[in-house]
Amino acid sequence: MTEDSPVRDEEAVRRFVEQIAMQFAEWGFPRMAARVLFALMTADEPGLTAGELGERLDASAAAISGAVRYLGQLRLVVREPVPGSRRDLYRLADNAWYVSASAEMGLYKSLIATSESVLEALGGPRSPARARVAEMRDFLLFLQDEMAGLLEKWNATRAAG
Amino acid sequence: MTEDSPVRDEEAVRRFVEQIAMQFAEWGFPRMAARVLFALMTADEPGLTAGELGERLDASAAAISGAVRYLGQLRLVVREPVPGSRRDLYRLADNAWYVSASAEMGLYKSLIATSESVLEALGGPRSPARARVAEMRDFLLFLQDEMAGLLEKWNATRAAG
DNA sequence: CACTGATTTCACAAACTCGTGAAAGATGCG
DNA sequence: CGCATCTTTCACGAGTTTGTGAAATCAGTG
Repeated sequence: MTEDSPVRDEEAVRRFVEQIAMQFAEWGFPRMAARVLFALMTADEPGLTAGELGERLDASAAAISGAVRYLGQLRLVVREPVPGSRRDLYRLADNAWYVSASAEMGLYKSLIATSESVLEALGGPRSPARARVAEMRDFLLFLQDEMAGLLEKWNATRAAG
Repeated sequence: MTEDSPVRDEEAVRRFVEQIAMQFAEWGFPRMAARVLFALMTADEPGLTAGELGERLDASAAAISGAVRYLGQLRLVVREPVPGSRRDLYRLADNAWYVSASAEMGLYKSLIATSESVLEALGGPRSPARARVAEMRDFLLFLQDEMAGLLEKWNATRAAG
């Protein structure tokens, strides 16, 4: 029987960070950025300094620098200067999941635009090729709409619960 | 004013294939697989042989072989032997978008499982780290559920329209 | 206004991905 | 059965990506 211990198992947490970061990486997310993301997520502190991140992940300062810059552009991590200290604190955006899901929707937009632009070149409206591309566009439009609604719903649930 | 010509603009179609394949590639999809996918989508023929794909994309037989194998594993493309010919025909799965979206949901499952497995190791239920990871898991569970509903809805709309 | 310590930038090296050509492996046809 | 043709496998090379160390930059502090 597994006990619900009140103490952290640091070793297990470290394994988790590496494991889930790899899963993100397989999906195209930069590896080091993923490791930083989950180091922040599993930290009990509200934020970590670049130095702390480097130490916990055993990575160079340069790698950390690149990763937090990347995460900052995605608005997943915010940088917070600490008054009276040279070190900045990096913390997860509180609505990180909402943000990252929203970002994905920008991708839909550009795929839709590209698809739209080729329809004319695909011959008569009844050509199989044109029908296929039009269906893809329709699917993306559908997803774009519905996902927006979903994210609203999630936000509402969060706020309530 | 752009005319709605009944003839294909092959050059424009070729540019489209390359452009949208690159957009997919940026997002982590193998480049050649994306090119094959869109070559099939924009073909007026119901399917193409490996040879035709190689010719249209100016790629080696080996590259085509790898790409269709990849697309086959994702169930995006089906291979169809042509009776009385050595050539097989590759055609897009008719429900390709449904399929690829469903595949993405497998990813959610494994992320959920990984997150679930670390909760115990994150100390007391009230620790900030544990709360963050639990929220991520909840978000993924939410998405998984809702997306399933969305895909049903899409299928229904398709069948009807 | 130097000094100290943190962070960023830069050039390079290791690892990985991707597509090619060549060789080996299938498969229909005579 | 063996030829002709198409497809897959394999080893290599080009091109990227990714993280490191070192140097440069930046910001508090005495």
